[in-house]
Amino acid sequence: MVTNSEIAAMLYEFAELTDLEGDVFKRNAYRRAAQSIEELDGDVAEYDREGRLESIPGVGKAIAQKIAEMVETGRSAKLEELRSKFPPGIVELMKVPEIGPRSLVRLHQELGIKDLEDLRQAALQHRIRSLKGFGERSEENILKGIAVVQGQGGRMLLGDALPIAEAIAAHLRAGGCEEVSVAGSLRRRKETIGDIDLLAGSDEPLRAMDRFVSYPRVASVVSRGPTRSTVRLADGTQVDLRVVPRDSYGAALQYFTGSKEHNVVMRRIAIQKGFRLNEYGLHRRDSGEMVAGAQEAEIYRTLGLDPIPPELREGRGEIEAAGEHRLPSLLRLEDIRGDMHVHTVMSDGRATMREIAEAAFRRGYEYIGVTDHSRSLHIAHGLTVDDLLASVEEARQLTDELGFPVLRGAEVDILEDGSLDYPDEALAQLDYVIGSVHSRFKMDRRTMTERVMTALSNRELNILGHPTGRLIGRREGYDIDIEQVMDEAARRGVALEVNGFPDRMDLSDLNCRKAIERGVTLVLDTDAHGVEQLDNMRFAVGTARRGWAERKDVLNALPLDQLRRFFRVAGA
DNA sequence: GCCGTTTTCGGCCCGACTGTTTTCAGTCG
Repeated sequence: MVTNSEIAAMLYEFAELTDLEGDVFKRNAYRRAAQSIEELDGDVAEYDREGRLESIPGVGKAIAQKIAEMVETGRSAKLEELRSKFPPGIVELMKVPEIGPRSLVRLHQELGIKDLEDLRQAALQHRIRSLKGFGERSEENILKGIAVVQGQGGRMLLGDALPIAEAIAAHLRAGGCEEVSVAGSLRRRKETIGDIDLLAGSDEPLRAMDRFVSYPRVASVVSRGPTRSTVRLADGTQVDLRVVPRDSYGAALQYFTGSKEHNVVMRRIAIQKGFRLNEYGLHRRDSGEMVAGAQEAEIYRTLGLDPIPPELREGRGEIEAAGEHRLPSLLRLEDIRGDMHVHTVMSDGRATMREIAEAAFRRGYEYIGVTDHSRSLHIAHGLTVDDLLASVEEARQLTDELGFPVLRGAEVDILEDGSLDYPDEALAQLDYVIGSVHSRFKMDRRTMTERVMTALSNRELNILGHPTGRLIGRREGYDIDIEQVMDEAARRGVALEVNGFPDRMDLSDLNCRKAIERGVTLVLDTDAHGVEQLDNMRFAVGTARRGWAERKDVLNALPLDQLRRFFRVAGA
């Protein structure tokens, strides 16, 4: 069967190929349709069967026909025809920075370049400078671009990028910039980041730029102007700084936070209402008078919208919701009362139960849950039943001694047949149970779904840990019907985890939203293996916010007595 | 290719920076 993401991938390919053909509007249309399919609740095949394809935003007659063909045959004749116009290596060439569709087509047509190696040779042999509009610098930049693609290529994890961004922001503040903010996809808390965007409001832009390029880890300056500069750090990370006058700071923050899709809609609305929106402010179209600019929220309010939190700005219906005053009241980090998934030295963690409890107390949590691995996970020193039961007593004593509730749970392996890795009698001694899949990832979709559904039917199970098993950039999630799992979890009172470990982020933002719509309770965890990793809770919160989560959707935003009641009801 | 509180046809966001140009195209975000 063709999945939604496979269809979306084909539509994205349509977009890239039509871009090469020279039609940016068609490209945008394909991209928009692809994005809609990615975010769709339910199978595209279902929409096709029911003749509802054209009800999907961005899908009209032509794309609906192509989708129908993809659903039925798994392919698209038109796509294959487009592909045949370009060499297969064109895909990797499109990833080279500095080379866009126009240049690429010319390099292909005029120099016969068909892959990365051809391009490198052409640059080294100085054949590119013979083309009109290209020169010596173009060849240098192309060689640099090739190095970037081959060097790291991939995107950074939010968890790696945010600390770097915050360090540079601190460097700017220390140099006299008063207003500095992280912007771009980092501010939206996207799980992976292409580059780091920073914004400064300053009436001395040149001084801010000097300070920026003097940051010790800057390896090279890619471009530099009075309002925008780009640098590359020693590890290859690209960082952009935009500097605007302070009375434009809010408009610039709005603009520079994105997403591109969100901004396109914002500007369209501005036009409809007789304004022009750019990074310097919101202006009346007729008189040019600036009506908003210093504060980000003003921009939204002046356009008749409630201010939209950065995490929602993905062009996923947030602007319509803001116009109708039905934006969610998003969960905040302060709403989280405890972390439910933390490992101790008993399995593969680095901190003792006491150290974790004390750290949790210092953070202002009202309780903490410690969860070590179960006996089958030898590689992580899973606990025997005896060790587990002994630690239940340790948690009790610690609770009494500290006057701070330490809950004893476990992260129990969901075995191949869907059973849990401890007998029910042992599980019943715990405060709660997380079930996770840690083995046999390559099962087919039906078997894997059955396996997890069986685990959900165990009355001792309270939380499904990292429900899709993906590791960002390293491993796809296992093949599972996650929507069926969500429905069953909602029905059985099992919470689904939003694991904030930077390479997991599992559930993802889109899955959070789907889960909430299906009535699932989320639980936000760090999966910390050391006390410093308790800080990862902000990533789980960011992901849940991107999934439109409110406090009421989240288990560990509840006070302890209600949390315990959730566990009792689920097990009843 | 999509879409409609201006529109079923004619739009589709907007500005900074670079390189190769004597006025702008291409790329990026």
